[in-house]
Amino acid sequence: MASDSSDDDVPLARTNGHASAPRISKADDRAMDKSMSKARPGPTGVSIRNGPVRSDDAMDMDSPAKGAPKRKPRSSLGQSVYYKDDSDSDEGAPMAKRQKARHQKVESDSDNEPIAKKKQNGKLPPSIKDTNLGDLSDDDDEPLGTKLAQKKASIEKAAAKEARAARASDAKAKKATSKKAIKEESDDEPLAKPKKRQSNGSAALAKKANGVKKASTKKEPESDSDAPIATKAKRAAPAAKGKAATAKKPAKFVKEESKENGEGEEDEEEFRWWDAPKKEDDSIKWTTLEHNGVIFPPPYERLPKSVKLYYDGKPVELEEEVEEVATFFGSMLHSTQNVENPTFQKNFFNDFKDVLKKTGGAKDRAGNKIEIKDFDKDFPKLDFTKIYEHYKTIGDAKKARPAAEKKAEKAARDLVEAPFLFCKWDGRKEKIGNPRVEPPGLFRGRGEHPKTGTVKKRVLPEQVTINIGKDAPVPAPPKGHKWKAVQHDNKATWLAMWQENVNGNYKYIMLAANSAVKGQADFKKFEKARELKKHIDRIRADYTKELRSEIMADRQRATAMYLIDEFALRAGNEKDTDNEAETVGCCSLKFEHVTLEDPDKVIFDFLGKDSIRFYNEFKVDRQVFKNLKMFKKAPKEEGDDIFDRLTTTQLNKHLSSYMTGLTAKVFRTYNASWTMSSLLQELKIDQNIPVAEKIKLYNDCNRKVAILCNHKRTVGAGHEAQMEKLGDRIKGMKYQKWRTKMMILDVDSKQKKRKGAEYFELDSDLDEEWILQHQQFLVEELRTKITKKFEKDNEKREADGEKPFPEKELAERLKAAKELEAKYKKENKTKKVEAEGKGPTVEKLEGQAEKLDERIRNLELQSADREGNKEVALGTSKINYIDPRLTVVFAAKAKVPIEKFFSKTLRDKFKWAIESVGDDESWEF
DNA sequence: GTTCGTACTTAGCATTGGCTGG
DNA sequence: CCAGCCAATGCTAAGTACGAAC
Repeated sequence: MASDSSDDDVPLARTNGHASAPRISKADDRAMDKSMSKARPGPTGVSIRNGPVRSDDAMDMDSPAKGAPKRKPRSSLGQSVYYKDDSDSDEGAPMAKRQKARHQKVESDSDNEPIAKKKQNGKLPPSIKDTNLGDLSDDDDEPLGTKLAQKKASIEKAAAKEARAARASDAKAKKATSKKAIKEESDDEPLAKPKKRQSNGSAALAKKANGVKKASTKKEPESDSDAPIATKAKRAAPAAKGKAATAKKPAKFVKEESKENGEGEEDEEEFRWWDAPKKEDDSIKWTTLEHNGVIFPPPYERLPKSVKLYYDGKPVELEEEVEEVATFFGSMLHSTQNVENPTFQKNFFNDFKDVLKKTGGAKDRAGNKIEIKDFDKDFPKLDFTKIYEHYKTIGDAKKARPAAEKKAEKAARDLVEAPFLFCKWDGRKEKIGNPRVEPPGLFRGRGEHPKTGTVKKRVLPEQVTINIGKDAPVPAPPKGHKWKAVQHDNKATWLAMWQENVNGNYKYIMLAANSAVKGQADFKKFEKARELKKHIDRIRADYTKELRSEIMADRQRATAMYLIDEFALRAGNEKDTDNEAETVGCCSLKFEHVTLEDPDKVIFDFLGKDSIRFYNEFKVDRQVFKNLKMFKKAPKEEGDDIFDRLTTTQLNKHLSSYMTGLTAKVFRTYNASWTMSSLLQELKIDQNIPVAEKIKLYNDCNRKVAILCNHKRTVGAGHEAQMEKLGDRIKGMKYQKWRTKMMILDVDSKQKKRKGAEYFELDSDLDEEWILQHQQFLVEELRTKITKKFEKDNEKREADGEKPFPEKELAERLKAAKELEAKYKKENKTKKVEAEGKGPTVEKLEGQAEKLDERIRNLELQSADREGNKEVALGTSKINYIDPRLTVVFAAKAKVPIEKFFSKTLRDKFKWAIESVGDDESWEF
């Protein structure tokens, strides 16, 4: 095989390992072909030098070498980060983020060990087989991916057709089909326009204002004296309730609580932006903006004197600040997942010691210094249990309080918080998403995050930047404090912002999902995805062609596009490998994440966003297979990028040449919505089936989309048990149904002929043994119920000063259980069931049986749904990927109320979709 | 081009609170 | 009517993306 030099002189997109050659000669290609054709039964010889990556064993190996960075470029000079733990907790230390994945060459790769493999959270994907997807497609034994892929193939074909059609009709400019404005125009409308973020608005201004350097953990020195406005004339209002600064507002939309229809209604007229003409310039987000700032968490309350942290068996005196840190740990002892994680402990302990030192150390009761040296979990030198118990106690007590008290407290709190929950945006009252500043605590990163356990510090007003209208009164910071800055950037949608100390990330206070800005953005997102429909065939044709490009970069790009399009992979931005969990997306896939099996099978196994495992086996296009093999060609090895000549920026730049605003992310939206659309269309809704079944069908579609997007959830600890319980309930009901039917015979034996013997047969999943057991269970259940009731009655009598029932009474009552037992015995023997109830008639019993039947069907549906959802989360795709208008249309077509699909909040969030589509069933994605 | 800084969307798990069925 | 359960909501971490600065 053409030996391509690993270190090419051509600049590479990324060079953190071995590079691929910039060009691919015909010979190279042929060589690849050849190697492929000698396909052997097993995995290809090519490239999988170290054995298939495949998870588990490989994964265990690295165990807890915690603390130590996974992989350091051991090469290069010190400049590299050096992850000295002690340094990082330190104020002055450089903030992590800085060294984004190293871009220097790691030469000498002699360097034995590959990147330590992730330990992962690893949820295994639901193989389509066990996910009860119903008939996803024809053949049943294909792996998940393949099936979906097949489905997709047909969907894609349809897509291409659509695209052509769309372009054609587009050409004709207006097809104006009576529809409401919004949907037709959308495509070439301003709203859907380039989404360029216009610099930072009043960039200069903004810049200056929150000159928070990501990197610098700096003390925040130069808090702006320069913040021009802060001094605002009218301090006036911050306290006032929502309507606050009524003063000079447009008042047009305001319309105070006046004539609202009926009670309970809000006091504002809603803004139906989807009916309004579109904004010319959507980079300006608002013209006036008023709000009251943010809610800070309550101050720390010291522990009672009797509650201490213990070290080496002795209680320890701590200054307030360390004590608080100790409580962070102490109050989460129940979360063994965190508390027992060595990285968590290490990070916590380091930070703890720092604060301890800073506050003058620990003392014993007599005031003598105690040096806290070891964390020592097995032999707990540092013992938090007293703290834990303390919080547990007060927590329980709080919970146990009378409902009225709790309610009163909540009401009081709500009153205090009310002013912060809404803002006035262009004169309209809008809900704020989460107006709270995040409370201090211990950082819990997902997956194997190197910083988990680090102390997340209390955020002071001095770190918070406020974004607000020029003419609006600036909210007063808490007494004795000031804001870090106040700015008036109307190209930003946030109201307040601060930088968090652990990773240097920005945190924003923004509007809620049901607000106009968010809604418009959401709308725009889906319109963008719909726009892609018009280009998808061309894009697919192009990348298919480019899969054979001689230019390595192009070929890689085409291959990546294939993966993103086909398997809904995320873009895969570069990450900072030392300070973040090691997760990847398409462009950052590494050698070990992709395993190839001749002739055309690709196995993906990697941790994606949130350290959720992506495991799938797909059959791919031959050329894609070949390319991947090439991208993995020696000398590449574990740890090396597959797409070493591709970055997300390059990819997106290319995509945007097809369509303004097209990025990798749009494909996920597009594919999810398009898939949902196709699946729903395939459902031939029989209007006669019960609503529950229609919902189930919808959920099945939803689930397929969720699987496509790899949206998972951990199966709850109790899942197995719950399923079993549900199963038993179903069986119990079936048994009862059978008994009811038998009673019919008891009333009228001629019914057997009339209805046929089959009607009276026992359900196939009930057998004698189970029945016996179930009968026993029922008897037992009755017994405990009676006993419980008895006890309760007695308690009551006692409370009322009466004397309790004698034991005899209990025995008397328990006779009922005995009788039940006897009854079952008799039934078992005679194979007959005596009709129960007063005046049993055939009709009545039939009715009962029918009722039971319906309940059984319902429960079975529920059970299947639940099992299918065991490890698939439907919510994420519903909230973020599936065009809500699809659901609205489906609901209308199937005549199912929209509430069955969208919760209250979702209905608020998707109000635009619900209202703009209305009951127009002809809307299409 | 790469890196940095920023802002906004997407994500799963924890907590809450309303409902159901015993 | 109440407990127990689950869906809905809350919380905040972790992605994507893109202009500006280097």
